[in-house]
Amino acid sequence: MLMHMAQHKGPVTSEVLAKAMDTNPVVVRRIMAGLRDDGYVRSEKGHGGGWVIARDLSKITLRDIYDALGSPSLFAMGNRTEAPGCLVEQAVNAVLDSAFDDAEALLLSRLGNVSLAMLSADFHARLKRRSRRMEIEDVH
Amino acid sequence: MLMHMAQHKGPVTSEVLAKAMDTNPVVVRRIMAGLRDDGYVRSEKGHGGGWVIARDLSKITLRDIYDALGSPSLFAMGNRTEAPGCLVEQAVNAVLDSAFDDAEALLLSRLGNVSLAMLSADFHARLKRRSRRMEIEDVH
DNA sequence: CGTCATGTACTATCTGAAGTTACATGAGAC
DNA sequence: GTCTCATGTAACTTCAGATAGTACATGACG
Repeated sequence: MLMHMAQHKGPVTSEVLAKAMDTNPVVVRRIMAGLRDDGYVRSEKGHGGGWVIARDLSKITLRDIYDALGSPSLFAMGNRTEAPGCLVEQAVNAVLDSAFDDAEALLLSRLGNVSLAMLSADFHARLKRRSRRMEIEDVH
Repeated sequence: MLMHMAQHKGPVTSEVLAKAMDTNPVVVRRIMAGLRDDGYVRSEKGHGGGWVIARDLSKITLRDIYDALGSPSLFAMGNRTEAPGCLVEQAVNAVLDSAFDDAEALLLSRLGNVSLAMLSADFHARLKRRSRRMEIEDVH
């Protein structure tokens, strides 16, 4: 959604974003709430209102967004019991915790190294490629 | 469940395993089915039947078990669209795919390095620690 | 002051995992 | 042989969590 806003100039309404994401304006607002609270976007009410990016794209990483959205758990599975009395389960949990923690750390560090500015650059590169391809198809 | 079976000698019924895992025998059978198909356990019907480990514990890794269970997706989130027309989404997907793939590779390799024999050793170490603690508590 | 926008509580829908029931199949005891 | 005990599996049923949608309050601008 932030990338779509970056393309627009001026505020973008939840309505427009919802159309772009094929969902409901309320869903958009709910998601944006976290980003607003963390200062990445600003919302403006009334005529000509909508959502505006409030910080330089190079200063927003995917990790930032992940955190603003409440750092939801990344993995599809967790320990059966968090503090089991069963010693078997304790042994298993210890190994799994360590492996999952390391994987999570790697993933988050990767997200922290990607700014929206980079994504925007990649997007424009793709745009150029696509339009070139279009021209070639036109000739044929 | 395999660790619990390793403690027992002789076949263990789904009923007993279900009690230990606080679940239903049918759920146990469903899970064990994958392990049986991959040759990690054997099932025996009739009197005195149940589940038996069919391979040395040092030859079974957590990764093996993960695969036998059908390699369910590890992450709690995926791309909104797998092959989006939207170039913004393509750019985002490319970055996320790469990060998630690397995290998955790390995690699976960690699981591949842990055998049930190691877990069993850890379990027995914990058992020893616990019984020592019990004795001390007895004295006091 | 009417219209357009966000903010949010409340409700509804959807989906996948887990649990359950029911019954078929096969192995051993007697 | 047949009775009992075990697995094998196909339905079916819950249940919880995510997502979507409705309703209405609040605030800004023309």
